Amino acid sequence: MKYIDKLRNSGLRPTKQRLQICEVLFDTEKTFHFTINELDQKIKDKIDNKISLATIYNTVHAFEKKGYLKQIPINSNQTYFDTNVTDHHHFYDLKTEELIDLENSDVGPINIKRKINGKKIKSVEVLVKLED
Amino acid sequence: MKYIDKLRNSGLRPTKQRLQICEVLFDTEKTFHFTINELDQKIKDKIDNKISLATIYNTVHAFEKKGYLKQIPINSNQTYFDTNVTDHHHFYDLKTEELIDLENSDVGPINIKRKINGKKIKSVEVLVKLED
DNA sequence: ACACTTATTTAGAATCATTATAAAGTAGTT
DNA sequence: AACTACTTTATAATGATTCTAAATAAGTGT
Repeated sequence: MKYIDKLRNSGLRPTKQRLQICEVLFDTEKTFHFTINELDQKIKDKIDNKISLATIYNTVHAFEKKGYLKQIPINSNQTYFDTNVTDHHHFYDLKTEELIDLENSDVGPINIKRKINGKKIKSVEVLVKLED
Repeated sequence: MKYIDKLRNSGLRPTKQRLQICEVLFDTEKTFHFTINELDQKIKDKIDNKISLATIYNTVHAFEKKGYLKQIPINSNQTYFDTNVTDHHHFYDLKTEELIDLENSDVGPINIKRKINGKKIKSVEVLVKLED
């Protein structure tokens, strides 16, 4: 199966539920953003059986930890995830609450001049808020 | 009184509680980051009477709407606010969960090349995640 | 295939930040 | 002082996320 390695790599046994979650997350042409509730809905739409929220949370968090998913830093009551794990940034439309990907090439190079002793930079993320 | 204008400007009547909140927020040399719970604690430390959480939320949100406070876009279970409302960015130490201000001069100019029709950029915020 | 150990799924409960409610109090106005 | 509109407050409601413990499934050795 296609996603067994991804699961094992994340420390998870490949179960029916997890493979179904993988299909919804990774079996798509384009990457996308989602909240847990949206993912739950997508899963319900795609397959007939429902998967419990606890399992969805568990699986998504394992993938996030392993870098197969990214959290998008944004203040919202729900956590947003991104299946696009390449370096990239976001527009956030304050009115519609919509998140839009910025390609890395849409943003000029970012130069962080300050260093913190003993720490290294893991990621640099830009959030561009849009208004009308 | 020092903060009456700020309050009126935010559409709030100057009450004892709100003036006390202002003192904790704005009567400091340095700007700082806080969650609502941390602010509640600071207020308890500084004054003897306690202010109800509802009032704190209400006041902080009015200030945020008016631009006297900023929300920091970060994924956390609690919302982080910043009394530094100038354009600036943040380091976030993943291990200690500490937020550190980056001066605007610490980050080179950021060039957003893409435009969205009918929308304008309200803010550009960079979050630099740090690891060991 | 069977028995055994360990991980997983699940529904439901628990937690915790935030928001809503509605009664009692306060500010601003006349 | 009287009146109206806004505030404060304790408490309840909400809603996302995490926890729990019992039932189920996966992996392993025989």
